[in-house]
Amino acid sequence: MEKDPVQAIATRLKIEREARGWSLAELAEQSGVSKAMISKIERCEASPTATVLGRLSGAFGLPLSVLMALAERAQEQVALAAEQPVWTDPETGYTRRAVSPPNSLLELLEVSLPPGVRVPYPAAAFAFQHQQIWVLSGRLDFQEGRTLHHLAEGDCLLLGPPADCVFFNPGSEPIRYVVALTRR
Amino acid sequence: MEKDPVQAIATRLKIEREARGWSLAELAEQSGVSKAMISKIERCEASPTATVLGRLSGAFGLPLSVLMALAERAQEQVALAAEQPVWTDPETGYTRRAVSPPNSLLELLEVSLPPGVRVPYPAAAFAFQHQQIWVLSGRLDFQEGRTLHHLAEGDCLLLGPPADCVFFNPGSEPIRYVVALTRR
DNA sequence: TTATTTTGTCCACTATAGAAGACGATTGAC
DNA sequence: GTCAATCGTCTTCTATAGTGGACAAAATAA
Repeated sequence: MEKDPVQAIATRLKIEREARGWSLAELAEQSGVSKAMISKIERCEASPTATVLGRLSGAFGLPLSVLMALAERAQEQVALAAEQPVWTDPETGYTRRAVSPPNSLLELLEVSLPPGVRVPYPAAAFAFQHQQIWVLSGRLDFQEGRTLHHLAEGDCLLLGPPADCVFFNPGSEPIRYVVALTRR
Repeated sequence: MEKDPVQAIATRLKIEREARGWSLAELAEQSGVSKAMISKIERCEASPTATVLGRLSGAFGLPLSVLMALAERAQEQVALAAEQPVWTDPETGYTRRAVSPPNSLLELLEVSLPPGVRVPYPAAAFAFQHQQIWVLSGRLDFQEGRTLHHLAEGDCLLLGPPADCVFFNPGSEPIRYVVALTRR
């Protein structure tokens, strides 16, 4: 709250720019701010004035207050367990919890899979750089393409190239496992 | 959205400071920003950097994004009827609606006064530069110090120096009138 | 390969943000 | 009335925000 917001603005600025696939030159043209200055801001070598912040947020089509709010969120270091978004499939009881703070480079998902439940994932859903599966408790049958992996408690699997996958809990108790991934 | 936020920030900054009863020197001490610079920012003669915005919002105990959001609100030109804050006295049924957009220099209040109701105002409540009362419908008896004004529909009264005042509706129907004022 | 475009950073320069203190105006105490 | 404290603005000076252009590295094209 009383910390210098330069760092948070820097990372947020870069995220917004790259999310749009813009180069420094493109954002410079859109915003009217020189690309040298944008480069400095993104590297925390300059503290932008309200005027340039207004121009940059305008180029993104965001109100300045929203851009600042996003910057503040990105700064959060701790994702409290109580605040982590949880999704539950009402049919199967499958639940997935997003553990990592928002906008992290590395994402951790904690999954609970009820007994007997079978969750298929098409190959198209895996647009990640890297992905691993680590079993916390119980036994997990994981089918990756044509290969079937039997994973026991503590086992960790590194996924290969994109393939149709299926998660299955063959036991009689819910199992818990972690999915760790880095996005493209 | 793509406008320079300097003006909006300036007025918001002054509002926050004066709401806390702080002088420039006090805010300077709280925030670590020189009072000369705060003065410039409030008069739109400088565009504050992210660093000083962070310090100032910190002094107010506000996240930067909230300060920006408040600044943007102050910039709104239209106060929609549905969004205007209305206050009703549960005892008498007296209602007062703040018509003007927030933080305007000139404020308009629309008042509805039920029949027979008498609303006194002590002289101390009038810390305004100028104030006028304009009757929209009905008849209003308005006592200003020792003078009693009988105001009919369409009449408009310019108030003199601060004095104890009383609003009274002598009729059998609710009356509506407008209070227009400029704050000190 | 070599040439060309595009990337982000660095350099030199100008504009201005920001600090510290002086100043006149106002207020209140006596 | 005088004096002192406090207000916001103005002045001077330094630090740095901001620009335009040069630059090397990487990607793309031929």
